[in-house]
Amino acid sequence: MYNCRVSAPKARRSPKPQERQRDADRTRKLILDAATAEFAAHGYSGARISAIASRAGVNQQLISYYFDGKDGLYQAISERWRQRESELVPPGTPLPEQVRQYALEALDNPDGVRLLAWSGLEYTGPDSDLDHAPRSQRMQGTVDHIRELQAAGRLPDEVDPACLTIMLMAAAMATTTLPHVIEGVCQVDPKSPEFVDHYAEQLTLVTRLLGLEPA
Amino acid sequence: MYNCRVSAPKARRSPKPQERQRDADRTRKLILDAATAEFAAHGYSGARISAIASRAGVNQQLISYYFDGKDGLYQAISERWRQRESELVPPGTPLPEQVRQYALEALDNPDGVRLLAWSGLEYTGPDSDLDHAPRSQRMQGTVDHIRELQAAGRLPDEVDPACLTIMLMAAAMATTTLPHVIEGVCQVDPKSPEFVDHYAEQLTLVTRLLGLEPA
DNA sequence: AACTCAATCAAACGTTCGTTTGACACAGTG
DNA sequence: CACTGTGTCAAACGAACGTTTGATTGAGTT
Repeated sequence: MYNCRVSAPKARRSPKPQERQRDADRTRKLILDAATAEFAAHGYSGARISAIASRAGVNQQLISYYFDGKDGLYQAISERWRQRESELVPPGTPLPEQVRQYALEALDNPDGVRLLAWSGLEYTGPDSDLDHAPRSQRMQGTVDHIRELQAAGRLPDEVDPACLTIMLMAAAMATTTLPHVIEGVCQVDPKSPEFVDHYAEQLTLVTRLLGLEPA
Repeated sequence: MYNCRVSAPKARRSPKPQERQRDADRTRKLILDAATAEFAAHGYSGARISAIASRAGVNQQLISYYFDGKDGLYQAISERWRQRESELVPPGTPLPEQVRQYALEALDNPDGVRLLAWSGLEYTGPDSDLDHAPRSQRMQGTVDHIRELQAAGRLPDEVDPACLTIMLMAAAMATTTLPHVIEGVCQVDPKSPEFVDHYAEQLTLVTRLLGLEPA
């Protein structure tokens, strides 16, 4: 899909990589980071590869050189993000805390949350060649967790654990997805650490209210 | 902002407007409808005015003629949508039902929900000249409603009614904002009437679980 | 019928955007 | 040192996009 040459580490005595004028891996990473920021900020259509090159401080052409164009670059950052995503929530965390952490991602990793949100709106159907399986599998853990709490009688049987998981996730992303609504209703800066923290706190509170914590 | 000439109705004996070859109001409406669909589908950056003209079946130039370009058109449909939005939920509806209706908007008015979602991600700050006041005011009604239930002891005092309102709204929009996640977790078509209905039902259930209904 | 203005369209235009080309320079290799 | 391949860049290119221009036609007015 994109240029995935791995630049075989031939250098016998590498002269402190940070001093090298030319370093494919470093350049690739600069581009990936810049692209993540740009795509997160403006979505796919709104992102400009000239802006990405600027942010990365490299020549615009290198994007085609390393990633085979805008589309390849987008898929590259998507893949990279999907890998990092897996390392987020340590399994076994109580659900209220889990949800809290997710809401706080708006502070720690705003780009990741925004990318997820953009991709939802840009999503056209399951025929996409993107691999959503890792995330699905990870979320399945949460669903199972809820099912256990349900089996333990802490939640009515009528509740669909999968739907509840979706609701919690959507609610946790609200500071990212609905800043304009928050601005209007709460009269605060939806991005401010104070509010995000407050909101995350409220979300855990509501989660507990639903009985979603270990007895 | 955009060309808002109102085409004074001079016609003394109007010859059945639907037969007229040239009708400014009809054309304007065709464009607005097409633009709503296009912007809802692809967001601002992704929308193409050529596509809008195609959908509307009119010459591309008429968009500049009537709305002073892409930006003017976008603001025009935003304003129109904001007006229609106010007529949605009849005041005094019990909260669980209110939330249910909102979730079902994904079926009745998918474009409106998507426009709201896009604008959230495209939102850059309160300096925007868009007028979000009507929605804020309407939602304030919901916040007050929750506050009353809280005063009646149906909800712990620690809960922030405004945050809870945001959570419910975000959750209600999930079938629109997180279709890819739903696809992966629930293994269903997130847009199918069956699922949207099921999800809306679940959302009312959870809302009731929180005690958010009249005693 | 002549006149006028609004509505519509086709074509051209200038920009922006992403990609391609071609040249150049650095760093290993023999 | 000459050679080679990779990394980098500047410039050009072509397509796509939004807008403007100028002409044409329908409809109401005198």
